[in-house]
Amino acid sequence: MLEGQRQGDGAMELSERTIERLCAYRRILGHLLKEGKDRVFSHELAAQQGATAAQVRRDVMLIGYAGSPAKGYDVAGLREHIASLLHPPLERGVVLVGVGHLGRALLAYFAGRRAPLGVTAAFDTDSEKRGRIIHGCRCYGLEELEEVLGRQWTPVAMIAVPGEAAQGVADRLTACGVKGIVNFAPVLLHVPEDVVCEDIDLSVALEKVSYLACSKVHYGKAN
Amino acid sequence: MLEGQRQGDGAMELSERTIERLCAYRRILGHLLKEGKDRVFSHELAAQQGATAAQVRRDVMLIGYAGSPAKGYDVAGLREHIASLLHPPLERGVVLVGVGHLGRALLAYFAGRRAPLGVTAAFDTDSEKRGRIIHGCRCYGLEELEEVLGRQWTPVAMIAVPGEAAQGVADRLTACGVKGIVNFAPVLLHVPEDVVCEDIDLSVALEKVSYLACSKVHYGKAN
DNA sequence: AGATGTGAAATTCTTCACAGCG
DNA sequence: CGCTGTGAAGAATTTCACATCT
Repeated sequence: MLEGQRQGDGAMELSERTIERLCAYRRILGHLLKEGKDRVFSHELAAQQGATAAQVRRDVMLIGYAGSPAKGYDVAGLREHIASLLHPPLERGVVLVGVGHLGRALLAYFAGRRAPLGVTAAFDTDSEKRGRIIHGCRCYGLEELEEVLGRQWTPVAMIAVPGEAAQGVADRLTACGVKGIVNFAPVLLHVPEDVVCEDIDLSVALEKVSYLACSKVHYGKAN
Repeated sequence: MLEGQRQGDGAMELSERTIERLCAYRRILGHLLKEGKDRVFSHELAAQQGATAAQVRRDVMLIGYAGSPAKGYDVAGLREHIASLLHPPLERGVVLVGVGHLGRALLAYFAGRRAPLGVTAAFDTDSEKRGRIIHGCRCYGLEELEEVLGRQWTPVAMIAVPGEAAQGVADRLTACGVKGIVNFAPVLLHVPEDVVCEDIDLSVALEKVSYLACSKVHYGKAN
């Protein structure tokens, strides 16, 4: 079979799990490229990602890419294929609401990232932060949210405000046309049907690990 | 049927998904308690957590707690039941490795938490941080890791160091007897069978939401 | 009537296993 | 041969549906 793209990509539905793995594959493929590796086998990718070889092959199959049985996958080609799938051309960046400790850490984390993951504006109620540039990102007062997003719309936002304020912020963001939210506040956000919301709950993550670590029985997960 | 604890709890295996939901229920029940609510129905908990009523009932059933058809669940009782399950008495706290932007945000986030989630010590290669107290947590040089953990063992650690350093840190932590790791570095950690590792990958989370937000077809998730 | 507790169905996700290619 | 591509089996998780209780 011909290596590279296959037909059939375009209108299939990838599960969230699959998308997460694809993001990880893409990053790993980037590392491999830097190391000068130009071919990779499914079991190698699997080892670096914490999945099985069969899982990797299925994921790759789902997005319509093909490797060669003899040489595995083309690193650059697969990376590019995944990238073009994950980053449709319409993306313009991300805004952040809440420039407390966590918000600043997020700004630092994503500072200097390329287009789709770059933070283009940050907002906070603390008027002292207005006008400052933190980790390369311009800060605005929260009251400027609608104006700035009207001028420079972005499809995705991160919320790093206290729990009590999060729903209000989410409402204003979705009213501005934001379609995806990464929520770090420890509350469930109610958003319109057509908006995606991913909750990252640090307390829950820590408590879960704490429980699993202390419970004698845990079925080995990674490695 | 009698309300409250039922027999059969103790030696069943809860799925990770279930544990995450239980953590969330516990926090929500805490909020409800503060609001003076002393009874709650499964569909109310479900609405606040983003699950279905059936899911809530099954989770509660799995941990061996019982409500009453007429009045729902006892808020305080259920909260206490979940808490005693999630926090076995042997837990002693958490250590943090990596006191960069993200590490400091984590210290701030968990500052003032009760026993099992409190950060008892932080470590960093930057010798300038040694001896300082950041958000109430004492910082040590990374070379002191073994000594401090030997003196004051903790079962759980968070890793917030650059990707290149993460595996080395994980090795040292597991050698010290750490059994659970929350990893914020964007690499898969190889840990022994009996160690749990939860990866929180901010890039992946953001990319995923970005993709889902921009793809026209997304099956409604939350709400 | 409306809620819980729970077996059973349905759905989703992962692994197996093997044909086929280089 | 070992590896990919993939149908089919298997596991895990969620939802349905209804008996039961108050």
